Amino acid sequence: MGRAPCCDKANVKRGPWSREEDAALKSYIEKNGTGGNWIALPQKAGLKRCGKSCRLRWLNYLRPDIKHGGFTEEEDNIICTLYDRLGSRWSVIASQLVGRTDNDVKNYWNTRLKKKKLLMARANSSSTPPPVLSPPIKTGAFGGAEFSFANVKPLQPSYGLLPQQHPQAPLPERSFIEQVVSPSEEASSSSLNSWCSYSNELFLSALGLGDAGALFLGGYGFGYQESDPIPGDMATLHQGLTFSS
DNA sequence: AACACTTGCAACCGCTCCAAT
DNA sequence: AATTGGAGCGGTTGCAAGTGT
Repeated sequence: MGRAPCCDKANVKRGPWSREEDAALKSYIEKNGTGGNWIALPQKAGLKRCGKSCRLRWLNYLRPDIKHGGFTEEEDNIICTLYDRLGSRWSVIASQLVGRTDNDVKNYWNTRLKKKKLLMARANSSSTPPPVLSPPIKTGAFGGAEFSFANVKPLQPSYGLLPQQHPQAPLPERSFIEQVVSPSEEASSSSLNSWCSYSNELFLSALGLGDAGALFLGGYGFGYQESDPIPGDMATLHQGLTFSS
């Protein structure tokens, strides 16, 4: 069964936004907020635009805290690292960069970083085997995705993202993990949804990117060196977290 | 100067998720 | 429990600007 379009395409303006439209949308939202309803917003703001289009324009361009262009070397590193870990979860990656949008990060990756990474890989290939250009995790909020923590490596601390790790942090109880994904249901869509309901925060945390990560992985996600072996018990932990489509 | 090609980015499309009914 | 519709996301496209010939 098809879905109704989000707006009457015949009667809405499309294509590039004019300055007037930008000003109208910005002033309306700054004065009234979005009201949690993008669909009704264009009419209220006096715009002949689809609500979806307004949302995109605001989130990716008009918001006052947005940075445009000028990615730093550190941001490059963060994006590359997170892409290796997460695949094309642009919104999650962007959430780790102040003032960057998912669209911005995605464009930057596709137009520049991907090439940069390929060139670096080629330059290194004379001495070492070429690294695989990211093993992209299939996208779609893990619906139908294959994901295994066994493939997740801890971040290098040098990227400045990570809080201090307690070196002797204990592993969490397995039962805690099973509250998230029980072995009996790890492949079911409901468990995927359960996992997803923990949202990006827990996902990142589990990768060592937040305070909850210390709780979730007992701190093993923090302060790791790439050369450090993964503790034996982590393999057990990984098994409890593997799910597939 | 004129044209062809490439690049970067804004915007759109189509899908999934999820809350409300 | 099933349906509906809005929000959010990643993939893709279109086009203006830049660069090369």
